[in-house]
Amino acid sequence: MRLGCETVPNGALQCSRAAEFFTSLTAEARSDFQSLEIHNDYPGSTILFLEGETPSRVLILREGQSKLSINSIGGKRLILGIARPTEILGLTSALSGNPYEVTAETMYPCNISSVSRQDFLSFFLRHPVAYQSAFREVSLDYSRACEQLRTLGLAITAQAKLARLLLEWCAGGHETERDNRFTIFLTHEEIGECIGTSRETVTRTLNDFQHRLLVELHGSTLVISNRIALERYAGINLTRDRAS
Amino acid sequence: MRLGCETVPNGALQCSRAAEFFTSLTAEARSDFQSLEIHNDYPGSTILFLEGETPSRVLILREGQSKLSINSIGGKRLILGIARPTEILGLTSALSGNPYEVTAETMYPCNISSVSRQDFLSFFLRHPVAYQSAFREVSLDYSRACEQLRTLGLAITAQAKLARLLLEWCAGGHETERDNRFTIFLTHEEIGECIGTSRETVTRTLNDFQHRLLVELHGSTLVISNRIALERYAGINLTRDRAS
DNA sequence: CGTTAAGTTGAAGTGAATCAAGTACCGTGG
DNA sequence: CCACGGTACTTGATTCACTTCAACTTAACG
Repeated sequence: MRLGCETVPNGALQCSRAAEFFTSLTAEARSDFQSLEIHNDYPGSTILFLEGETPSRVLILREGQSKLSINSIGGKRLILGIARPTEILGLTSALSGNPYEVTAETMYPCNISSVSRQDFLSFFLRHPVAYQSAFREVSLDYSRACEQLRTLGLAITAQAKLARLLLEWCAGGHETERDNRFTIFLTHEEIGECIGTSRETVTRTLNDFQHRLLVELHGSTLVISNRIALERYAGINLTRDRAS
Repeated sequence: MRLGCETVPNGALQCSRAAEFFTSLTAEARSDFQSLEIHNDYPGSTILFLEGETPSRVLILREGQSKLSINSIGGKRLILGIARPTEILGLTSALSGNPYEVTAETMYPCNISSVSRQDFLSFFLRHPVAYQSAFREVSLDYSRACEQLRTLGLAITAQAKLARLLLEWCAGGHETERDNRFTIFLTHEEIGECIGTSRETVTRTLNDFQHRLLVELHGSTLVISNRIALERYAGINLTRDRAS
């Protein structure tokens, strides 16, 4: 189900960001920023930075994808999202100077440009308007975090959590076609790490959904065949109206 | 354990915010802002706004406390935090125009000033520097959300979750004294809603901690008597080194 | 002093983690 | 082309922590 490590899937992608940092900057500010960037290629599965580290630079994902996660010492991991090209990694921390909240790791070979925190801060001094863009970025991160808190905190059953994730993923790829289909490019293990369940439970719940004719799986393409019912499962209507 | 509904506890408070929106504004901007405010008194247990609503104004908590939560249709609730005086409620939503992420409800009689979204936006046009403050506010919210995601997503057992919460609360009140004691002013039910467990489990786990001599409870004052051990429980070192 | 909300405690039920064993898939090299 | 090794996925059995339910005690407050 995972695609080859060398290819970057081009189907529906998990985390489309409505607003992007750079689009709202003036052309002048943008070229100013570009002069600060240093480009680099990273192989897959490279740790870009670890949660808790003091930020020394900010990264801009140019090509590839990066897994953003929170980790425990025991090896448990919670995936917050998958960063896509044009996304800025570590923006909040770089600006505030506080330790990184999350860990970033490349999933495929990535092209990434970096700007030292020093340069980044002085850029903001030259272009204070950029704070508006930064604000918008963090707002988005915050929204996503709240959404995930809903999944982890309110959706008690694994079914509800997975249903929510699938619907969220499906909604994410609506740019190309607002269809009920999208490509899963995470392993069951990683899916489990998104919603805080075990690998096996993901398998079982996904099968369960198929048997109930809520979804169909063709290779790594998932089709939501009964969105209403799936939403009923996802629906934060947990208490006791369990769909039979 | 809950204090009287008319009195606002003055002990260690849960959610101290390092930075505040207004302190970083110029005196001129601040008085400009004040001219936009409309003050109001609200009784306890008043819904200030609901998650999903379209923001029409921004609120500044002047006196009292407000519970910030995420709710499900089924009545399940996840408490994100308790807002204290000087905190701005709904800032992100008011600026972006997106629906409120959370629900805000007064816990005690509150004095709250409000600024219409219209006025708020024009204030930002007049004082674009305020975006820097807004950025800092959202960053803090984001950090808190990540912290809670750690608790909900990585700390599997109820013990770990509660231990984390207690340590967090204890750390919050370090301004007055960095002591190992603080006042609990939430009910067991509300504590459960902070960490996603049931009321009964909070009781049991708290008793368990006392029997293990990790904490002591005197009225509504909690003393952490064995911080190391408590941190071991909290410690995101879950896998299998369960402290015996 | 009586009413209501909060806390306590036990017993039963359950969803999901864990453990274990096996299968499918895929790229590699013989 | 097939054997090989590694990874991902599947499936069943067992276990356990927590929820739920229920009955009860305690505390708070007019």
